[in-house]
Parts: sequence; C-alpha cells; structure tokens
Amino acid sequence: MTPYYEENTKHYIAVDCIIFGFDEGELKILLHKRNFEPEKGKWSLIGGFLQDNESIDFAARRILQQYSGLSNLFMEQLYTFGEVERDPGERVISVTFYALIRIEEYNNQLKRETSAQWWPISRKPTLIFDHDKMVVKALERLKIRAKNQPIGFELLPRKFSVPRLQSLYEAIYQRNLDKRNFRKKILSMNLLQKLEEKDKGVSKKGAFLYQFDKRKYSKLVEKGFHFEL
Amino acid sequence: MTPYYEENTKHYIAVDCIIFGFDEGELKILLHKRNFEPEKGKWSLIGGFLQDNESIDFAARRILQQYSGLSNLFMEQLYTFGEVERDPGERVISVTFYALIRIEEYNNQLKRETSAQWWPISRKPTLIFDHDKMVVKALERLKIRAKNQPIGFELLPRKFSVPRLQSLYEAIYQRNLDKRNFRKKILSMNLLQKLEEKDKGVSKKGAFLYQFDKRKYSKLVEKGFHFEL
DNA sequence: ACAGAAAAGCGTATATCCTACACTTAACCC
DNA sequence: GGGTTAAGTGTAGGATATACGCTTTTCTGT
Repeated sequence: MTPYYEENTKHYIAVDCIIFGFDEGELKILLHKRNFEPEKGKWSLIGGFLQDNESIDFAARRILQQYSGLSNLFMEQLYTFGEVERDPGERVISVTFYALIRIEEYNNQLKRETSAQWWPISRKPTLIFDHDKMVVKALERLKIRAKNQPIGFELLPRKFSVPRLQSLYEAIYQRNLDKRNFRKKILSMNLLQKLEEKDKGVSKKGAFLYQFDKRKYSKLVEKGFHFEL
Repeated sequence: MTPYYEENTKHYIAVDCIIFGFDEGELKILLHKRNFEPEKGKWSLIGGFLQDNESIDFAARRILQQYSGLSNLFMEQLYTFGEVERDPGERVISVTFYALIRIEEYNNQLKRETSAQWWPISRKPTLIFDHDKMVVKALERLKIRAKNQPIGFELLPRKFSVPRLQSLYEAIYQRNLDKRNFRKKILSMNLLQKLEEKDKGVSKKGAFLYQFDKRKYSKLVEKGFHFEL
C-alpha cells in the first residue's frame, strides 16, 4: 500500500458494448432489457462491471462472450464516458467498445443470455443514461474504420457476393454506391478470392461468392498497402 | 445505495495527458519527473487522479491548467489503458488525453508547476509504466486529426507564415512536402487571412503572416465542407 | 556599394483517381 | 418460350494530386 494513492477516491468502472450486426440490408445492434434498478426494464447496451483481476479488454471479451455466445469477435475500444451524473444510481465510469458479429453465427449459437434482441439502428428504442450518445459515437467510428480498414468482412458470412458487400457499405455510409465503381475498386485490390459457388438466395441468376484473403492483406500491409473503400 | 452496484469493486482512475508543442521545427512533448513512489524521479507524462465530484473531462482540464498555466487548450480524449499490472504501485486505470499548446504562450505564462520540461519527440527519455505506448497512440491520432481537421493552428502562434505551417505539417507527418503544392492547397481553402505584416525571424526576405479564420471555417463546415491537408 | 547567401513566392504539364452512365446476360418462374 | 430479376461489364470526362526550377527580396559581410 502506497500512501499517495490512498489520498484519492476509487470509482466503479463499467464496460459497455455496442454490438453491430448486418442483416436484411440493415445495420442492427444488440440490446437488452436492464434487469436492476434504476431504469430496470428499459433498453440498454450490453455491459457489465470491471472486476479486480481482469484488464479492460478482458472484461469486454467476457461480456461479449456472455451475451453473444461467441469469442474472438472483432472489437475495438471506443471512448470513455465519465460525466459525474451519467448513471443516477451511483457514479460509474463507462469504457465503451464496439464489436462486429456475423449475425448468422450468432443465430446458430445457443448458449447465451436470452434477453438480448437485435434492433435495426434506424428503429431502435431510446436507451438509458447516455447510451444513445455511445451508439452515435460507435456509428461514427464504424464509418471511418470501414472506409480505411477491411473490417466490413466481420459483419458478413465468410462467403459473400460483391452485391452483398456493397449493400453492407451502403448501410454503413447511408448512401447508395455505383455498382460498377464499387466492384472495380474492391476487386482491383486483389483481396477477394473468387469461389466456384454462387449465392442463389437473392437473384435467379445468382452471384458468385468471394472470400476475404486475410493472409494476402497482411502481406500487402507490410509492404505499405493501405486499404480504402 | 443500490445493492447491485456494491457487488462490484472500485478502482483508481488516473488522467494522463500527452501535451504537444511545436518549436524549432520539431514536435515536442511536456514531461515531468514523478515525485512519488514507485518510479519516483523517472520521467512521466503529466497526470493526476480523478476526483469524486469532477467529470473526466474536467479532471483533464484541471491537470492541464495546473501544469501549463493555460486554460482552454485544445484537448481530446485518446484511449483508456486498463491492464491489471500497468502501474506496479496499485491497480490504476488511466484515461489519456492529448492536448496542443502554443509554446510561446506557455513560455509567457509564469504561474505553473515548474518541474515540467519540453522534450523533442525524437529524443525524449523512456517513460514510466505504459506511458511510451500512450505517446505512440497520441502521435498516431495527431497525424490523423491534423490531416482532417484544422487543429495544427493550435500549435502555432496566432499569426504564422505559410512556410511555418508547412514545417509543422512536415514534423507531424514525418516527411517533406512540396512548398508550391502545400501553399496552393492551404490557400485554396480560403481559411487563411493574409496580414500586412511579415515574419522576419527566419529569412531575410521575410514571409507574410496569416491568421486562421475560425468563423469562416465553421460556416463552411455547416455547408458540408471537409478540411483535408 | 557590391556580391553572396538564404528563404519566399510563383505556374504548368502529366498522371492518377473518381464519377457518371446503360445495356447484356443468366437463371428461374409461370 | 416470354417475362422477371438481379448480376455483371467498359469507357469517357472531370477533378485532384504530383512533380518540377527559376526569380525575388533583403540582409550580411567585405
């Protein structure tokens, strides 16, 4: 024990996660109904408290695993919210993360908290505390990251068609893209492996499926390549 | 008191600031010698503990004011460091901020902590704990922000010449820029007001001074303008 | 007072990238 | 076999980024 530290006060630290999915051409987030006071029963981000023996990153992974049933999700620290009165129950500092989930993997997963529910961003309910602000910040960050890093693939099935990828980017950027220009740009990076299979789910003709080549990407990055869409 | 909260543990929260200045064509940071154990006497970022009745932003401003003597500095929250063993004294979560100072205003300011010292980034000493990592992250962020937002002006005197601005950007990007292209680009934005005065400090000929027009910038932003250098 | 030094200031040509745009193809359904 | 639906393809024009060298100003030193 060091005296100097003890002159200061300690605080509760929460970790809150903005979990994104992509389905039916829309961006969605996973929310759950808060089960303790205050604001019990209201919609909230998914979160929990930081424990003694875990790093902040670890806490975020623990919470993500608990609510999604999935580990090794893409996740990035976002921002720390520290207004004195942000939580009317007690003073709590919240460190936020956003995470990306392949919704179909989530749906196949059974072992998890069941009170969570997917909401389309555009029709989500009002959230408790400052959680709406957190969502806004997460969306801003997602837009920037999706443009400069190949994280979009974390929201799509491992095999996807170019039109599906485009519709994801349209959902993130909130604007329509030209399909010829989009295809040209993404394929010119040589990061997508074309497969033999087609996705027949959407059109009669079917669209060829592709896979993101993570290895190739890492090699290119070493050589100074910079992803941009 | 709400029982649920009390099941969790509280933690010390520190606020650490990476304070940038620009002088003699170099980016510098303000460091100070730590005055308590552990690591007493070693070089450290400028920081302090979050108190009960203040928001995190407020704490950052308080600390910046205390060490620089200046208020209303440009400042942005950076990242939160939460490894369990990052501070060998006690478990402390650190929320970091980076801030930009006009060094000449700092030098004119007398009321402040005196143990702080400016170090050129390229020749700074090794810092305690994970503070070197924090500096790396701050530099990354500074590069991105300087490119997309007019924050460079926060590091220069209110009146500055185009060559001085260029040398700032060269220091931030760590590469040389073409002076004709640089001048063309920055002046074409119409954000700099040309003054009658010249800066005779650097060359015999002297370079015309300019001022950043914050008002014009805000108006342009409303119309959808996006700064980029 | 003249020569030299040192940085400021200026314009154009070329390459690259972004944008706009419309028809054909493949497969299924009835 | 005709209709429907989304997939897939190329090119031209405009805008933007890059590369590049000479002249001007003023101070300094002799």
